[in-house]
Amino acid sequence: MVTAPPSTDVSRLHAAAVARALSDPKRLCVVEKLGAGERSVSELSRDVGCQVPNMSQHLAVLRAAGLVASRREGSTVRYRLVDPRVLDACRLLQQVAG
Amino acid sequence: MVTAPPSTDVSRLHAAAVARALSDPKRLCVVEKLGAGERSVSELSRDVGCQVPNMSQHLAVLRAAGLVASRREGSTVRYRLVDPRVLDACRLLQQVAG
DNA sequence: GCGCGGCTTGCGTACTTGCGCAAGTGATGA
DNA sequence: TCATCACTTGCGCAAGTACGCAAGCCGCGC
Repeated sequence: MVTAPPSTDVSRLHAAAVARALSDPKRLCVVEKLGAGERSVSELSRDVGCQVPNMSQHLAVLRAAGLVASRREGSTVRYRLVDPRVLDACRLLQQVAG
Repeated sequence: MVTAPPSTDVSRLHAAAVARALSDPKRLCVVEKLGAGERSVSELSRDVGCQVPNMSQHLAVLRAAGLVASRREGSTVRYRLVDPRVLDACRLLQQVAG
């Protein structure tokens, strides 16, 4: 298997960083939207209901955690999920929270 | 099915709270330890390597998120996971972080 | 009752975060 | 070239967080 359960200090550190990135409702919403396909910053800020600079910061957080990646397309920048398992993580979080 | 993908605002709020609770390496470590069975506060603080009051606070955070529950046993207090899926969430976070 | 070990709580401090707003960068079209 | 749109970055502030330390609470044994 790819992932034995060693749980070293560093792996916990990274996992905590990922959890941190997912610990905001707006970012959770962004991840869900991106689960349906690429979106631009302005689309996401409209869907989530925040200003563009704010969304840009949230996306920067998600990117720093390695959860999303960006791609320039003409004058717009389109974001996507790096790993579809992030969506699973979101759903699992909601189940546990339920 | 148990898990439709509605993702209302409140469910995202709760999920974010859970993610928030898991967004600390020490708390992640605690969850893993508790995955192996009940532990007392002093055991956990020793394993994780922090002072008892600090561990107590981390446990309070996890309890506020509904992830752990406590039980008095004589003079000690033993904590346990409320839902084993929390462990799955931890593992998934580590995989995504990998 | 009394002290003691096990936990919790309160308090102060240093640090991080989310947000709005203004300014900067970069590509597009006139 | 210049104006414009899309996005990013810098800045300041209010709010939240982790930690250590000291004090309080609570069962248990003496």
